[in-house]
Amino acid sequence: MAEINAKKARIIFHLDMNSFYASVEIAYNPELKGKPLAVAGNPEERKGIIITSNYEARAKGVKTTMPIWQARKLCPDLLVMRPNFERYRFASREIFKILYSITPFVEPVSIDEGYMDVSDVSNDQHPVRLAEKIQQQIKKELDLPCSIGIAPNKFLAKMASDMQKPMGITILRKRDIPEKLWPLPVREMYGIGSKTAEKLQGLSINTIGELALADEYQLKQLLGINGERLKNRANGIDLRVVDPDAVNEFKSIGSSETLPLDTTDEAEIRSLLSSLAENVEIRMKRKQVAGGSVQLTIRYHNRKTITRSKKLSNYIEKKVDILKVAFELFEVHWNKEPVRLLGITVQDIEEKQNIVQQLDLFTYKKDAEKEKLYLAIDELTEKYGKNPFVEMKVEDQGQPRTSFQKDFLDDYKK
DNA sequence: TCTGGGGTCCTAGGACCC
DNA sequence: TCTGGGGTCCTAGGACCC
Repeated sequence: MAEINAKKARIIFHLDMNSFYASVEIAYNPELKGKPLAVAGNPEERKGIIITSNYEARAKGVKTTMPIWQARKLCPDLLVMRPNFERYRFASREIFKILYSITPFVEPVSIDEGYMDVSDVSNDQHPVRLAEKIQQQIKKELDLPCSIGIAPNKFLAKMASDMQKPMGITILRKRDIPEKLWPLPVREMYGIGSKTAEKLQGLSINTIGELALADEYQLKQLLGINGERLKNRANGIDLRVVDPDAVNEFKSIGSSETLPLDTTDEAEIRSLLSSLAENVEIRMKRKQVAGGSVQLTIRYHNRKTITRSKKLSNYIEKKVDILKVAFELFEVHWNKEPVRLLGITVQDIEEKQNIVQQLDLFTYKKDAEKEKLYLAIDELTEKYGKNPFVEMKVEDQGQPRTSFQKDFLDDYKK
């Protein structure tokens, strides 16, 4: 029996913390309130760039990624602090606790923003009242400002949360699109950066409205599949759902660092790679995951950046294994020029509990015996209804675990 | 005196298989 | 002697976002 599925319009919130790191610092130390403040890297090194700044600083022209010296030139009384990531992570957890107390349909996107699907929450409550309640609670309990966008889908909610800052609540309905969205320059659209904006300019597309009405074929020629998507978004079409599990579905874990000075010293390089590998190991362990490939990033003195990766036959999780692959990649691909930055990223992440690993049988046999071995395994699989070797866990490090496996392999060792 | 560090997704070419 | 078309996997690079 076919059911008529009358689709109710969704109500999506996008919550965006206002100048998050700076706001957290001010919440910790209210004496900073009203003064221009920036959070930045080490000013002694070239990593000394602005990570974020409050509205007082922005009013003077201070912007993210600007070097500190440049920011000070624009704003001589700028207070500059080093980041306290532990504080930001803590504040973030508290914020999301508040969101989860409203609905389980929360999708954290980054440390300071997330989506909520409140379609069912809002039955008995006007969405604006609900947004106000959330905003007030975060302000009252954590002394942190945020903006909330309310819309029928994620894209519009994201655009809406950007429209009024700080402490804004903005509704963007379908019918508001021509008036509120279309006049904006195309560069301000989520998903369009400087490169795409430049390309679009070639087609005389300068506003979101022009993108919404642009020729689909031309857009596809210019931007591939993304052209179609952007045009849809410009027309307010976005079917992506709020996915509460997305936050746990990590695909890669990486660590990178810019050196204090460019170097060609292999000992220094090796030592940095070692600490990067360790950092990755720690974070993988925290998340209880292993990875199937390793990527090395080298940024040279002239900022030219290359990546080289290797897919592995086994999942790895230990520092030594990560470092080994990364260093091999480095030795093969380094062109001997001075290095500015190194990075290690472990990709093809899987939760350890989901990993059942096939034994690396090739280590146990000579080529000539390959056929015989496979036949024997097939027989066993037939007999027991399952392959005795697919139960290996990643913790076993490719070593036989049961005496049954040991005996079997002993027979086939050379 | 320029430009960090954490990610995601997409594209494109080559190898390999059928 | 010549040679299609489709699919998957691997690798490298680029665009974008916070």
